[in-house]
Amino acid sequence: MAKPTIEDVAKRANVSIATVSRVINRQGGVRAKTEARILTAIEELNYIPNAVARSMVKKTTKTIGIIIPDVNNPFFPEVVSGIEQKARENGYFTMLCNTNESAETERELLQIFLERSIDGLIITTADEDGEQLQAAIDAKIPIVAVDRAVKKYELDTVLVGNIDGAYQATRHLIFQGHQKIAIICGPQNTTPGYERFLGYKRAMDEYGLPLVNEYILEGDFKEASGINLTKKLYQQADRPAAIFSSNNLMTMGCIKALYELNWKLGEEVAFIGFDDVDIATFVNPPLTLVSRPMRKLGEVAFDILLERMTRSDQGAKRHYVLSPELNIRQSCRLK
Amino acid sequence: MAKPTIEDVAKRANVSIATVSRVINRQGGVRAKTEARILTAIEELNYIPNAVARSMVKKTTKTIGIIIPDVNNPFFPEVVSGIEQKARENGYFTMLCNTNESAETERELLQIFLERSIDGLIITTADEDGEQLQAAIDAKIPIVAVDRAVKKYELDTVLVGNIDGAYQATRHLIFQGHQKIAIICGPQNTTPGYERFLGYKRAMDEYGLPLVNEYILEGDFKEASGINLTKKLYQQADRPAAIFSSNNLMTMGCIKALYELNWKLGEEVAFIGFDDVDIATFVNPPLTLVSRPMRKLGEVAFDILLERMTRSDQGAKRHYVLSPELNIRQSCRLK
DNA sequence: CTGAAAGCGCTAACAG
DNA sequence: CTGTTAGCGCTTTCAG
Repeated sequence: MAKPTIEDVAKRANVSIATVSRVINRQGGVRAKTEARILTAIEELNYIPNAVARSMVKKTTKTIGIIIPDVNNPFFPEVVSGIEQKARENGYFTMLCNTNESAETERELLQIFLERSIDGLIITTADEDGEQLQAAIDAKIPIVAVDRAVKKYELDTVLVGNIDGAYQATRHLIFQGHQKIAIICGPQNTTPGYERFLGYKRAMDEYGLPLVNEYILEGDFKEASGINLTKKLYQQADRPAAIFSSNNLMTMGCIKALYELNWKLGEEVAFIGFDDVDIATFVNPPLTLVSRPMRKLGEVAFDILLERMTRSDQGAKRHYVLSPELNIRQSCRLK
Repeated sequence: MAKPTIEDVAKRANVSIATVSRVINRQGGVRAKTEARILTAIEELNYIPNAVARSMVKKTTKTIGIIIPDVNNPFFPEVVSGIEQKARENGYFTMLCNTNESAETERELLQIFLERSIDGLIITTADEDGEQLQAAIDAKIPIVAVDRAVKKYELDTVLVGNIDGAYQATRHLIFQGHQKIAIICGPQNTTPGYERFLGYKRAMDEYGLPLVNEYILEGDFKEASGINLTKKLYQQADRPAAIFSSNNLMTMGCIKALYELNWKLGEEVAFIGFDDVDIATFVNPPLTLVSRPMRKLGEVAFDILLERMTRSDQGAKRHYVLSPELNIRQSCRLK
């Protein structure tokens, strides 16, 4: 038999579809006996309410879209876990999509989300200019930006203290006695990339250390650039004594390069990285890292989104900044 | 203004909604001039077709559900990438959900998927008995099982050669001269867990090596059990000379334990693991591993699903088995 | 080539 | 407490 509908149930239970609807939605006001009959019919028919039809009339899908720029970066799945848990708890379903850092893909995905009438969106955009968000803005759906801000539109935003984290990291290196500190930056047109550089700069300035051009390299937050830039650092006549890597993937690349170059970590060069990596405690010496509250980031993002979706007061957009934490191990002190 | 509908477009372009529908769906048979007028109206109104309404009448959502048991296991995101790419290419959208190895969560997720009328399902079930799949089976939606088979129902299935892979791994250890080979098994009530043990057993049998109870430990495919069981192995009076770990996460745990115990990898104990891990080339010596074609797994799964969704011939269910590959590095030969 | 109209399955008044 | 009915926005005959 074809998929049973609310009408099939109604017929079988000898009631109207309105009554069936009432029990499905637990609205009460149905005689116990009638309800029992309906429940039985539902059971027997294997009836499953059709959410598509429901959305059609309720104009809400209880679905939120999540857009991240890189699934292969373990940072994001962790953030997503935070979002998902909160969402599930609140009766929302999530649709997760990956743009691979392409603003164009982002635009397409947004289109699909909009067609499917998501109730809200949590996004780490591939392009902070925000041009590609146009359609979503026009559609007036609630949006929360996570980890990266958006310039063109005023959005609710939840970030981590990039400047602060990078500042602490750099200062830690300085406290260990290093002066020739190199930084492998992220893209300077992204908030995390730029702010982490700013934190580095602030610490260097504060302790009267010069900013050396050769020690300031810009990568793209991917593993390959970590490898390449580390090699570049190694080739310099006057090698840095310490390296600060701006994110997890570049840290991976950096460490791989160190191995390959036989540039001895903890002996010839000190290291500190932004973001946790799996290998932190495997390499020798273990890596000192700036770690971010990833799940928390997702949870906060959903909370804000939920408020926007349910409350209509629509006050001013909010900007949250969570604090990172310095996780000290042994890679910063040279023996 | 509220979200514009097809009717708004029709009015603005001075045509009927039927005609608008025709151009939205590129069905042709519309005068060029009329079409142009409609396109303009769509543009001006920022009209986005409502997929919910469409699904309502077409009875298809162009959405497939994906259920995996553990997002934190890098194996699955990789498989999912394979699925997603193929899906997107074919105009399908994917909804990804994680059960955390809970059959109960799986049942709930299935219910949600069914309510939302997914067109098909790709699943790595949390419980191979398959009881919890009932509703999906009843709903008669196409299902493809990946990585784990389902006992209760006859399903299209795509697996990797677990037995073969484990056999090769164990044999490799034997070829390196090891005899006291321990195995950290996965749950024996799962296909991958059981079959990998079978491969181990086959190799041991074939080369006349005894199966020692103390060397055969059962874990749960998670990191913690890798740690615990490795410690258990270490505590034995007669320690094994080599360890075969049945999956990536347990490999991580195993290596961590080795470090902690100061049980020297590559000197006092050899190691081989099933599945790739990030740290493979970071530890010293680098790890020899059995690696699986993860993306391919996802691609094949989608191909099969697509056929089931589009063709109605519905022949017998198919079982695919992809081949794993032995990735030899240096962790199996003791110095 | 274009329009009118009948639903798709469900919710939400409104009546009884 | 329960039933009737009017849509939700769109696709799809069927007529013109």
